[in-house]
Amino acid sequence: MSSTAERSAERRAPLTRGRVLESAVELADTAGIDALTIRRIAERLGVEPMSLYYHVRNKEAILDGAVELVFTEVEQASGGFAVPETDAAWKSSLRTRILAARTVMLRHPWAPGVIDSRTDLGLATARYVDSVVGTLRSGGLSYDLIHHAMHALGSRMFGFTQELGEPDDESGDAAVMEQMAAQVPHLAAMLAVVRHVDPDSTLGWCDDQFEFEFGLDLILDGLERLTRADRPRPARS
Amino acid sequence: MSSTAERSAERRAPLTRGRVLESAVELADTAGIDALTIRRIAERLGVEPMSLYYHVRNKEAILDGAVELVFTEVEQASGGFAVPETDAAWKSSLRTRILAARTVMLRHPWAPGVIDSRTDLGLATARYVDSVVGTLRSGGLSYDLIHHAMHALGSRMFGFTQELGEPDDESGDAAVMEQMAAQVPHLAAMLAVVRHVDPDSTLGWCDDQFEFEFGLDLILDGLERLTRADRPRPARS
DNA sequence: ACCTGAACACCGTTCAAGT
DNA sequence: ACCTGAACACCGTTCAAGT
Repeated sequence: MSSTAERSAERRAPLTRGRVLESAVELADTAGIDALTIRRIAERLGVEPMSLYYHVRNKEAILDGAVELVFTEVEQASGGFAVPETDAAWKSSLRTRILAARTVMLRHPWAPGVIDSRTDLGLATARYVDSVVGTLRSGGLSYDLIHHAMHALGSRMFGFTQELGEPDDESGDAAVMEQMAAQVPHLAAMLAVVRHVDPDSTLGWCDDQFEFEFGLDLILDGLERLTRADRPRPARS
Repeated sequence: MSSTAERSAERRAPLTRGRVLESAVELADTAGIDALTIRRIAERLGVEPMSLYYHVRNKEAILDGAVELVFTEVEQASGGFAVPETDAAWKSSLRTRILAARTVMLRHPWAPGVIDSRTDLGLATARYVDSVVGTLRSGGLSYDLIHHAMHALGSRMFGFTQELGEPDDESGDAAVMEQMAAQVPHLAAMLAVVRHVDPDSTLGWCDDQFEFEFGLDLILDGLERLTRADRPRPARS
C-alpha cells in the first residue's frame, strides 16, 4: 500500500493542535477571515477535513487558539509581559506595550473581529491583560480606577479600535459631494477639510497610527489627571 | 386554484423591501444574529426564500438596511438630528445624543457587531454622524479636532464599546481563583476588588451604563480641555 | 411585476469505520 | 492513537420558469 501516491500521512509532518492553529492563522492572514473554514485549513494541511476534529473540538476552538497565537506574538513584540515592581513611568510603559500590541494586530487584520467575538479570555490573552493591570497598578492607580480605565480603553487596550466605513461612495465625484453637502452638511464640511482617505488602513476608516495614538493619549492623560486628584488620600485597596 | 390552502399571496400583505428589513430586525432581536438567515426571514414572512431577492440585492443589503432602521430609531429616540446654530453646552448636548443612541443599541444587541461589519455608511447612519460633527462644531472645535475626536470616540459615538469576555471560567470556584492568582496575579487582584460580573450585559464584559459614561466623559472632558487650549487662536476651519 | 422550484457550491459536524 | 468516508442539516445564490 505504500505505493499509492495519495498516501499523505508520510509525506507530511503529523497533525498536531499547534499545526492546525498555525495553519489557521496563516490562512486568515493570506486569504481573509471568510476563507478560514475547516475544509480549507484541512486542504492546506494535506489532510481530510474531519481529521482536524481529532485535535481541536470545533471551529470555535480554532478561533480561540488563533487568538492565543496572536497574543503570544504580542508577548514577543513586547519583550515579555514583565511588570516592574514600582514604576513612575507607568504611562509611557503602558503606551509602549499597547503600541506593540497594535503592530501585531496590523499583521493580522482579522484579529480584531475574532478577538471581539470571543466569549472568554484564553491564558495568553489574560496574561496580556494582567500586564496592563499590573502596569497601571505600578502607577499607583486604585483597582477601582484601573477597572474603569480598562473599560475606557476598550479594544484600544488590544491595539485596535473599530471604526465605521466611509460615507457611501466614491466621493471624488463632484455630484456626489454636492448631494452630501445637502444631506449631511457638517460631515461634508469636515471631510472637505481633513480628507485623508487611507485605503491601506485595514483596521478601518482613517484608523492610522496618528488617530490611534491621539485617542490613546486622550485617555491616558485623563487617567493621569484622575490619579493625581486621587493622590491626597491613599489608593483604595 | 384559489381553493388550495397553500396560497400565501393573498393571506399576507405584499412583500416589500420595508417588510423584509423590519422582519430581519425582529428576527435578530428575538433569535439572535446567527439566526438571521435568508431562509428564516422568508419563513417568518410566509414566503419562499428566493422571493426576498426581488426586493433586496443580497444578504449584505439586508444587513445594511437593518442598520439603517436602527439609526432611524436613534433619530426618534434623539428627538431628531437637529443641530443648534450655536451651542455653548455642546458637551452635554452630545452626551445626551450618544446616550440616546446607546439606549437604542441596548434594544438591538446584534447591532454593534453588524454596524461594525458595514463597509460604508447608509444615509440614516451618515445623518447621525453628521449631527455629531455639527454638535461638536457648534462648540467651536476645529474640523481637525472634530476629526480626531470622532476617532477617539470610536464606536462609543454609536452608543457601544466592544469589550472582551471574562477570564476563562466560573470564577466562583476557589480552586480556579487560586490558579488565576498564580497565572494572572494582577488581574485576579483587580477582580477580587471590583467583582461585579454582570451576565445581563449583552454588550460585553461589565459594559454597564456606568462604565460607558465613565469612558465617554473621559474623552469629552479631554476634548473640552483641548478646545480651551485652542481658544486663543481662531479655530482652524 | 412579483414570486417560485430545482439546483449548485458551499458550510460545520456526527457517527461509524478504517488502519 | 490517529485519520477517513459517507451522510446530515444547514447556508447564500443562480437561473429559468411560472403566474
